[in-house]
Amino acid sequence: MNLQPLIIYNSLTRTKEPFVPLHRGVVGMYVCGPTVYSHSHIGHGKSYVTFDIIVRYLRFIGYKVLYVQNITDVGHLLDSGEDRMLKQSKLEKVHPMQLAETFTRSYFEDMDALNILRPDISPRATGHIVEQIELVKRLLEKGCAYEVHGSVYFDVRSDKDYGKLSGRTLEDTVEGTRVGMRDEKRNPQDFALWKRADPEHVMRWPSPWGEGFPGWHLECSAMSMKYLGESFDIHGGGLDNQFPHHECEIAQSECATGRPFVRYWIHNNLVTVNGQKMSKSLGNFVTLKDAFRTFDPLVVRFFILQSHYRSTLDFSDEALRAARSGWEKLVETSRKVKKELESAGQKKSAGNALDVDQYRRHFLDAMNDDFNTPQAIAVLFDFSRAVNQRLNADTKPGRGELEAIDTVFREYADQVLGVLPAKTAHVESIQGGLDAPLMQILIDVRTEARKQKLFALSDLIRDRLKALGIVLEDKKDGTEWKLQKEKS
RNA sequence: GGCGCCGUACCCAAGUGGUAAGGGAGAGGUCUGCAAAACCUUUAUGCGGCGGUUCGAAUCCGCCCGGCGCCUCCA
Repeated sequence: MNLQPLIIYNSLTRTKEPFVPLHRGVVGMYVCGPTVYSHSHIGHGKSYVTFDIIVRYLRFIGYKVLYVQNITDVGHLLDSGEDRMLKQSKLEKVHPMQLAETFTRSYFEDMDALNILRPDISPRATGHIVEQIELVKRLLEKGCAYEVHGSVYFDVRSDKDYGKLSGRTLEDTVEGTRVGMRDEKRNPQDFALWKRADPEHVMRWPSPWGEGFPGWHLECSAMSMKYLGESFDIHGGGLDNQFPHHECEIAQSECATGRPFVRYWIHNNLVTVNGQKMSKSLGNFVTLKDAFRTFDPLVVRFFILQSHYRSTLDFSDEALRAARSGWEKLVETSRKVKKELESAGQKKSAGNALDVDQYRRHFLDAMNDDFNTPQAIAVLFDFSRAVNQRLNADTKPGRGELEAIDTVFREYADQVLGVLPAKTAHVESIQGGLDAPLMQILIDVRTEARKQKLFALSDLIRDRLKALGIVLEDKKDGTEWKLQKEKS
């Protein structure tokens, strides 16, 4: 197949670029993980689904990917000067580490539900204080940082490239800088690498500058470089982290090493609710656990992938319902293919076999164009329709063709997009046990009733089963049953 | 104020120079005892508005209108 090469939109250059990793065949990738002080929301879902797709796709096309995603369990300072982890732990009257543990588990629970592959390494910020202190020492040695009263600040004037990611100059940022702590800094844009701890500060560590805790941006630099090297291929995160977080990461990393930090910066756009940004501070966020009460997590995943990762995604029940209907259509087609395959024997195809390669090419071209999942899904819908046409035809596809079709679903819908896992409850009917034979008895009785035109009786059976969540469908060659997907 | 993004059918949403993908919803049809599922047909001479460049623009440029984000913790 002649395919387009993979191109990725690089936030650093603001253009789409061919993807060429630092080392042939190997990709190092770091993504900013969650701060674990509350349950994850839809926005986290969008972000981590996005990078899951990127990892899955890179692996699918043959790269060996090392995927690192941090867990931030040291709070960052709020406007009030409080630490968000500490604030929440006081509120809930638990130790900050207990809070971190609770919500780290909650996070992974939600990510697992979304069928997001676990990162290869999930480093905790509190587990890398030593590395962070080392990095601060390095920056002090290089003259990019200075210490004041037990706190260490990064000197942005020492970095002539500061602002290259977000496209702003030092002058641009002056006005927006908040006033607190300004007195200690040489320049208002300087940012903290290490903060001295006030007496009541619970999370604190000894350092060459006294007891304190790491600054806002330090952990990502320290941990990404520890596991991926001083230069690596991809760094991802939400658009809201582009400035100042990623800008500062670049500054402190490149000043410390004198080498380019990251080759490709990838930023996902944000989720809106009724057109407004969803964020913790606005309090309008929908947690994933809430969403999962109404919608299958895979539907949420599918919904996210139906818009491009660099577009905003507006969350609404109506949009989710629409996504669910579409998703069920794909599930249904894939299920039918599996079923045909079971009874296909070694039959040869009759009629014109489906040109599967044509769909493969279109799907891969879409993915190669900056991971265009909406386009890729559109290809799956086209494919699905073509498959159904084949299955409905008088001349049936044989084993080989069915396997080729099934492979497309398995590789693209399951392996790459992760929206149709082979073992989804909705895909498989209940296996084993008494269910299948009992269902067969009911279906046989109903078939007999229909033969005798006892439609009231046959409809009663169908209605009562429907109430139990079992759907009957009368086909040409007999009645099929399946479990109903969730309602509403 | 500085930096940036977006505006495509009833809803969601691709498409960045070659004549409007896909999903949902609606309408009609095939099949069916009726349903369901599936399939077929159908729903934007037009992509916020006005100019401009071009043989040709949703796509490039300018202006205007409307919405949003970042500049402060946030995926």
